[in-house]
Amino acid sequence: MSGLRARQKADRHRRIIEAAAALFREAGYEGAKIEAIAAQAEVSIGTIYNYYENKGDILGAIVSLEVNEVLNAGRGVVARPPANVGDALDTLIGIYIEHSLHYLSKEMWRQAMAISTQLPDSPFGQAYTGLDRSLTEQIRALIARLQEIGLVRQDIDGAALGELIFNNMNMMFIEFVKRDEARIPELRAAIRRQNRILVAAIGV
Amino acid sequence: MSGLRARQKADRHRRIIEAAAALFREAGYEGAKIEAIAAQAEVSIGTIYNYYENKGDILGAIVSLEVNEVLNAGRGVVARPPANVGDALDTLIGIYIEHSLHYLSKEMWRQAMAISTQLPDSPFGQAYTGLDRSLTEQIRALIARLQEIGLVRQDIDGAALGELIFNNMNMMFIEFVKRDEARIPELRAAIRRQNRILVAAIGV
DNA sequence: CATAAAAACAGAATTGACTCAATTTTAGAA
DNA sequence: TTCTAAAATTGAGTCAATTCTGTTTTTATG
Repeated sequence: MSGLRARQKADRHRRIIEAAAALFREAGYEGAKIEAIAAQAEVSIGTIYNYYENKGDILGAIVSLEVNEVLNAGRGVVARPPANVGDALDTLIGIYIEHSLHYLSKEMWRQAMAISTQLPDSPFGQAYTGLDRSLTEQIRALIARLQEIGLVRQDIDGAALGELIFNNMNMMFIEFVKRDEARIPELRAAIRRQNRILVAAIGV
Repeated sequence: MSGLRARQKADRHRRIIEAAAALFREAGYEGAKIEAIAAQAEVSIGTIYNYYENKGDILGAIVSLEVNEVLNAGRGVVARPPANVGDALDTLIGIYIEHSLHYLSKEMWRQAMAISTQLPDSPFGQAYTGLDRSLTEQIRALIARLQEIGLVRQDIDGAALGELIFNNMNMMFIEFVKRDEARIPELRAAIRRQNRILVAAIGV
């Protein structure tokens, strides 16, 4: 039987994540002390470290939830893209960006990104790299779809193009979360402007 | 007279940076304890914090030196670029990448990048953003130069293109420093492949 | 040259993430 | 049901960055 132990384990995981998410939002990442998370989750400090390697991994678990939602939302666009290269890209990127601040504050994003470059081999570091790869892959899939439909030239290097678009968007997003006063509409407009060069180059 | 105090100050700055650079290289960023840096620089812990807000700012000062060298090296390429768009970009980017690991290890880069996103308002965070901006600006300048020479179409949005190229390169560099086993030739080849799409689109 | 204000210094104390040895709980065999 | 090994939990202790407060040095003024 998988019974009791597994159930308790899942329950503790959930309690830790919920406590951490609440405290991260209230007090910020640095402000949320492990001791407080432990108290709110009704486990000991040691138990937290039994479940997560370090504080960053707790945030990592939360970020992964959010990015997976974003990936899911993106699937719809890839399946039925707008009938225009520029709009198709803008729609997909729009979904990424608009969803991104649903559960995570800019401060949480900053921390998550920082941790993923600081400790690329930690569980979260690896997960984050995987998430980036999935997003790149989805953009690539969209381009492939547009090539099928005949909106993008067949001789375009889809892999390289997908990376280019993702990398640019991601870097823009990083700069966006670094400035608290930056706003989503301006971010999207800037990315559209950059992508316009590509759109002009790859359309049939 | 500004004399003694200013001289001592400059001297202490230099000693701290030299001690830190040596220890970062020997022991890595985390491994270099502030206490050890203080001892080697022959100042007290308190003095270090009088000169730098936190450990990250010390690394930041070292990174800034390196990036400024890179910017200097880049000026030559902008002034006299290779007579071919692809080569011109590749040469400039090559300078950036090849210089980048001169004084700084990948681990130091990871830390520096992490700190700059984690604390974008700290002195180093702001400096780093400024350095990124300068690099973007230099790429933009190269494109403007290529437009003058007539190698790049006049109707290309040089600002957007410069950002696109820099953001992609920067993101590729981030991924590069995250993997210790990644090698420079492969990095450069991947970026060339991505830029090929752009080169095809902007050439006269 | 004496001296008061300002600047810089020193290092002990604080803080908070993380470790680890001891204890408790669970699974399942007898 | 009872017992034992494995798994999980606990929280006091460690370690290193950062802060804080009293002391020393420098500067500028009379």
